Amino acid sequence: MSHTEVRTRFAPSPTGYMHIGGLRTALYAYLIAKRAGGKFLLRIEDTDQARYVEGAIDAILRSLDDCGIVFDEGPGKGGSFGPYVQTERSEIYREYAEKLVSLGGAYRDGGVIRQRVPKEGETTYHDEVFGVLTTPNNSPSLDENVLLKSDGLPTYNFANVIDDHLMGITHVVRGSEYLSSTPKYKLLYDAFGWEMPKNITVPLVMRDATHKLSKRAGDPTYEDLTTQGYLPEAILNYVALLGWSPGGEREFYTLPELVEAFTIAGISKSPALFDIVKLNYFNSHYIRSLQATDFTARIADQLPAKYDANAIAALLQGRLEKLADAKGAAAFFESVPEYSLELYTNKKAKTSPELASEILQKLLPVLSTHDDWTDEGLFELLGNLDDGYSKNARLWVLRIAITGQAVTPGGATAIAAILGKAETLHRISAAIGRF
RNA sequence: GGCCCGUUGGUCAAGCGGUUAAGACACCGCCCUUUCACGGCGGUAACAUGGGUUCAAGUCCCGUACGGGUCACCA
Repeated sequence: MSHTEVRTRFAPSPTGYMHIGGLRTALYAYLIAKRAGGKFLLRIEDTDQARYVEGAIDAILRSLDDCGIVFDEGPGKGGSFGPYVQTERSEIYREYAEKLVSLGGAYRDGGVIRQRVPKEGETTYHDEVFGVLTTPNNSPSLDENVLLKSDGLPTYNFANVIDDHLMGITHVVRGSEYLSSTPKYKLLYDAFGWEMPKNITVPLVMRDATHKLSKRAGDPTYEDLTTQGYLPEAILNYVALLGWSPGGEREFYTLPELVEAFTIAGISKSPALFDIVKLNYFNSHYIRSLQATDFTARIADQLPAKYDANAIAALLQGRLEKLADAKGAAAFFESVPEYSLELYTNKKAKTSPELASEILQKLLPVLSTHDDWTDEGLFELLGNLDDGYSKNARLWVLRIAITGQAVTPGGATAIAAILGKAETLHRISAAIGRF
């Protein structure tokens, strides 16, 4: 019986920001480790110097930290299996490449070392998601690839095997684009006489039926989403369910709850489309769950300074899909937008522009002598006037007059209360002047 | 093209030989209501396809179609 600790890793290349697919891979690896009480490590795969992007490592670290995906070992954190940045491990790869040559699993070819692949037979390995997979050794995808490049650095194909073994990785989580190269890794493990970690191959995240999510096609990265006002908790929750199902009907999970619920058996084999509309749903949920003061603080810089931010925020919290929408949703507080008089026409309230003009002219003096300038006080007043119009009509017309919009966060009286008496009367007068 | 993988409503998906084929998003309708939203109720909508195996197939097997991945001194 072995009592090996479960160890997983996230091994991104520092070539840009955190992609959604990458985030999901990191999340699953984290969940598998934590579910088993094991360790999650971060390893930077920067062996392609040409593709290295300045600042990319920081961006990855920031994103993981932002999500609460904490690694136990990795760059800047240390651990007993470092260094955790591949360019700092070049001597290790060179040593193992030499060893592999002597074992017969590789050979020199000019300035490089290539993997030796048997010409016949087939290679079989087991994947926790896809089952038993067999590939003929003469398949073109099992070429005798370069393991150690002429610049002295290893290729991914070699480095990932050496590092996963040396770092004691027990479960490798990676996207299905690696499905056809895994037999090559199996051959390397065999040549060294090492045991291959368990493979957990996760399906791709797609932008549509035929394309995977890609920055080039305009698909958002994790950072793009947070900039737009998606909350990390919402992104994480949504992404967790893209390609994995807990089996039941529950869909809201915090990170600790995901740790409890995650199972490899729930991972899907088929690709999943990234649906921003469903993400909006999750985000709305998490926005509503925020403490009122926290929510206000997050959107305060988007709100007009002259009104009560807490009051406006209270109207917005239940209706926002993403934080960045706050500015647009609250813009009418700043100034009434251009609008068509046709907005005054409402079937249910039985109003028209002509009627609206009458109502507003009668409302103005009534409101100017009213003192209880609160949502409740105003609602009470407008609901009980004896001016021959319906309550519904008065409220509809007032809303249009002071906001210029048919759709607003909150009702007419709530908005009037925030605007204050002077501004409300001013807006009504201005509205009357437009007829 | 070779090799590999996948295919349940528009989307995410449950299902593991016998179900009226869950649920969520979206959409539509109704209710609630000072508009919208929220909330409540309800509705439209799916097993790619052809053969097997079986008393019985979305579930197992084979073929076909479609889609994807991969075949770098990129990961």
